[in-house]
Amino acid sequence: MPQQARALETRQAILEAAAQILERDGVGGFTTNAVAERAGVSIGTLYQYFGDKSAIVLALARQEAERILQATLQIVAAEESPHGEARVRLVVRSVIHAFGGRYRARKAIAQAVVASGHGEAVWTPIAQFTDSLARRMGGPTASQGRNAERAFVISRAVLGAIRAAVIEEQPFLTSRSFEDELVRLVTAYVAMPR
Amino acid sequence: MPQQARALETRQAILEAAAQILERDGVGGFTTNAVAERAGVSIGTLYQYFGDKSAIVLALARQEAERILQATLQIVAAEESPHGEARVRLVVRSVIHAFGGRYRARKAIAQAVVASGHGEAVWTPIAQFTDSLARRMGGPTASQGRNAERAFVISRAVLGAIRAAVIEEQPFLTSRSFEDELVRLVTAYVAMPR
Amino acid sequence: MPQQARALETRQAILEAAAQILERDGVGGFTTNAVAERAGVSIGTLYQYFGDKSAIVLALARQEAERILQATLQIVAAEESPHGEARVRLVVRSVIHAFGGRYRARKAIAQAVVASGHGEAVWTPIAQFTDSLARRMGGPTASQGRNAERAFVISRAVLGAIRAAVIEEQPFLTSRSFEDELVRLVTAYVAMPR
Amino acid sequence: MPQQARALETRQAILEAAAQILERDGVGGFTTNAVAERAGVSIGTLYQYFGDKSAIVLALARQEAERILQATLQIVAAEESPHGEARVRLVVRSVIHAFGGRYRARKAIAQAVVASGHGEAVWTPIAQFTDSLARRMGGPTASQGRNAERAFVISRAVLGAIRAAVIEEQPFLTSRSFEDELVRLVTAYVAMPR
DNA sequence: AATGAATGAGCCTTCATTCAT
DNA sequence: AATGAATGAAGGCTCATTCAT
Repeated sequence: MPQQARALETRQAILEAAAQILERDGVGGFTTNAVAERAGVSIGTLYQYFGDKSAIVLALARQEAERILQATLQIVAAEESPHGEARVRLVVRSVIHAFGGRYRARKAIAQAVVASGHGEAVWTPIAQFTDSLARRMGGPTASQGRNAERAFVISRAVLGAIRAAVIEEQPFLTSRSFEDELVRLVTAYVAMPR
Repeated sequence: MPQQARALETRQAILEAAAQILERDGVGGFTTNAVAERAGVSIGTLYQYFGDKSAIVLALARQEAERILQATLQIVAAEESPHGEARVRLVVRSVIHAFGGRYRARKAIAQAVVASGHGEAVWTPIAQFTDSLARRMGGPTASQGRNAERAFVISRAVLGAIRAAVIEEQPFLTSRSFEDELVRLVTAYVAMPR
Repeated sequence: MPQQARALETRQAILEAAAQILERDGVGGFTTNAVAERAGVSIGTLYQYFGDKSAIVLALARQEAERILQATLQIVAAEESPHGEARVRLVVRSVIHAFGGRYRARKAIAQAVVASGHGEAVWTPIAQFTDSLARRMGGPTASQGRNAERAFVISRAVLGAIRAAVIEEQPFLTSRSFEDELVRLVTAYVAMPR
Repeated sequence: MPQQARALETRQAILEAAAQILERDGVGGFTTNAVAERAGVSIGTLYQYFGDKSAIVLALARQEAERILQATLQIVAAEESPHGEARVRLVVRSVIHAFGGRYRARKAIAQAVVASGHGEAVWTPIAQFTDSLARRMGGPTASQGRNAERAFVISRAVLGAIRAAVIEEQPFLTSRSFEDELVRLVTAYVAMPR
């Protein structure tokens, strides 16, 4: 048991080190040796926990995705969660803040996970969630045959805008007005007839 | 003059080779030697035309951006270009098709250009254009103080959705329904009061 | 006593695991960790029984040599053992079959024992035995001063042919005709005058 | 042309370095870096000439095999080459001397080539040659159906004895008496009826 | 006695870049 | 202008071995 705890700690230390390096040095500086050194473990230990380099990236990506998912799920699931526009606002805010800090790391993780060919494994749960979310918000057209496209468009549109703000380091990322506009985007789209 | 033409040809051959390799083998197979070989020039010659590897990527990215820009500009500028929803549709379609073919290459270029740290140089002109475009479509709220955010949100939302469809290799990328939904996204957002 | 028995069992389990891995995966897959795992003991325990990797190989080689030796000795020593050609045949057959099965392991052991520099320790007893054996079969020339060379030549010739058949994985290794020819080789050589 | 000559020189320097290291340090010291250093080229250059480590071993083995083959062929093919026992003696002597010097390297090459899985490619030409040789010496039984086994046995027997003498570093390796006995082995076997 | 997490030297290999021809 | 052999820093990864528990 305490052994298992120690092992999880080491694993987490490696992931944390990986995130820090990605944040500080980008994909270029992300080498297994650098990660091991920063994590304070030997390269051998690192490979005891992760089969190869891409496994680290994958784990990191899954963890990040999970965090954002959980944060959002909590809001959505909460009994006292509001409805309509207020609810949309909560979700949007949650996603924006889930991206708070470590922009470069997130960018790098996204890049690296795609480069390592494991992209799908990470997108899938996100896609599933956003799809179900979008479907639940479904306005008058929810019953049509185009649900897949609609869910895709609205979820990726919001994520895309936030992503771009992160990458372009827009100063308004955490501003009220940016949040407002994203909420408007969602509500306008969902409300639009036909 | 003929010398200059020959030089431009070589340069273009290198860029074309780079794009092909990116398309075929992804970032992993994108090495200077591979590019030189496919371009039918020696590695030495390649370095005569491009100072280093990232210069190739940058040139490629600029070229791609330019193509998309020009394609869209043509539509927007055309005298007989329609207005309202029809015009939005034309632009959306143009952007989607600008991404048509060589998805992997584009994905890879996007990745590589970010990795090589020259991302800004490429995004900036695109951003400027989309921003101005979005501003020009401005609906009832165009006169408010939030123009920057609004233009940003709608342009990145559309690009983000298309980008995601490309990266996730969604089968509906070139479908009519996807186009429809993007048009709806734009018109709904622009039309929404307040 | 029961402790000692347990220890011997563990030791044997490790050697057996080593042989199995050598047989299955060759020298390439022969790592201390793999041996420990297959033996069902921890790597630490393995090092309790064998000082280092080469000690395992050496022990394995000695064991194999001993087996072949014993098998042959039994035949030679047997009261009712035949004489002349029939006896040669028995010995040849015994040696061939001692090599029966686990060819890869044997090949690998031979390789590994040489690589680990302990080759001599294993060859010596075999050489001594074969020499004495060959000397005892000595034909008309046994009384000359060349006994060492003669014993060497005939024993190594037979072993060399069998070894080659094992290494080259000749299909006739266990065939009657191969046995016949080896017997002929020995009897012809021993019988030759001068 | 001079370029090609230079390239061949470099290639040869690498092979020579590889042989020297194998001779001096055995398989254990045989690393690509060590070979490159001793050859006086960079590791990159080494990889320009040999795809990977095993390619060096394979080339080395082929070269060695070729040398022994050629040396023996010359004797066999020579117009004035003697016949019968005298010819056998010439061949035996040639093989013994072909093994002269660099025993460890030869041993190591043999080991390494087997370990790298390219054994067959090297044995095949040797086997073909020895087989044809043996067949040509064929005595009264040459017309029987057992030619394959017979050729195999006599060629491997001789090679095996020499190999053992090399490996065991027997002092009589280059002695007249050892040669005599090998000749006797061949002639006795070939002459034996049935 | 047994465990197995941790270590780290060192291996093989890649690839951007240079420079003599 | 073009060539391409040569360079070598650096990366991913393995595995024999140790030692605290």
